[in-house]
Amino acid sequence: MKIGELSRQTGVSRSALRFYEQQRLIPPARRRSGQRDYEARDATAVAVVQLARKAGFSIAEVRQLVGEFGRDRWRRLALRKLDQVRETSERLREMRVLLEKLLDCECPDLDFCGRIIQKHSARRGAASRSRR
Amino acid sequence: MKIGELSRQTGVSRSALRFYEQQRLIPPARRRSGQRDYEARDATAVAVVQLARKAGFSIAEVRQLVGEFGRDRWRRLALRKLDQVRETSERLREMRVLLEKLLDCECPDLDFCGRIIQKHSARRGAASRSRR
DNA sequence: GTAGAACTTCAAGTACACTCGAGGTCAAGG
DNA sequence: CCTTGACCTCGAGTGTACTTGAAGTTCTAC
Repeated sequence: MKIGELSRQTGVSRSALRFYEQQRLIPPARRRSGQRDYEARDATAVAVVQLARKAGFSIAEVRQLVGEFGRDRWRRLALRKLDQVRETSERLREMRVLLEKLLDCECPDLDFCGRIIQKHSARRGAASRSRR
Repeated sequence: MKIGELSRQTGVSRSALRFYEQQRLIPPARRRSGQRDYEARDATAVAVVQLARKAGFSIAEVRQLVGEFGRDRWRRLALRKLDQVRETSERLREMRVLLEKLLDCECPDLDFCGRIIQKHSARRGAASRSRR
């Protein structure tokens, strides 16, 4: 399978696939007279990268995640990521609640409506300070 | 309240606050002899922006969301965003499941483990193609 | 009234994640 | 054989979201 086919199968552009290889997010493809030659399993690797990217992992994070699989460092990393994913989920839930409230209410401006969310986020304001 | 105080209260840097104003994500602050003078309500506006950003909204999206509040266009936009938030939540859930499975299993390499997720994402693969 | 912190604008710089273009190679059909 | 389209590398370009720095002004405390 050549790069165009893998691109079609995964929905990842050719240039992005080359970029992922260069960044070591996916294993370097075998070459047949210079051209990349992929197998079905490579689509799996790309799918993992895609999922991680969509879940908000940076290139560097994905590299660590796929590059050090199974080892102790990996477990620690994965556990940390799991926490981050849970936290991002929580923030998304808040945003969903905010949007639903805003769609529901009849306030004339966001300043007033916004108090809904501030009251909410104030509860854990100082606690969640100094992230990132 | 001057910009430094608002920055402290919200956890958003001074330069980012100026940037947000310039990008019209927050209302332009009243000036007292050239310097920005904020009120408590402005912290609300910043909180809304922060939440939206953390939920994955781009600057342009936040601008639309806060700039056209209440109008018809706004409702349509907000409903679309709500869908996006739900979808992102779903992807995060998948990533969480993947991480939990990987942490649980004893596969020697990610290629094998990855089949778990590919089997999963294949179910809705072609359907969710051509997003973005 | 003067030091120094905090503020101002504006332009330029940075990090990330790709994307594009030039210039060239390879493979399949007519 | 030759065209056409997909591929190659490599360096430069793009968009996003800020950050930093220069050069100057204002506020606060002594």
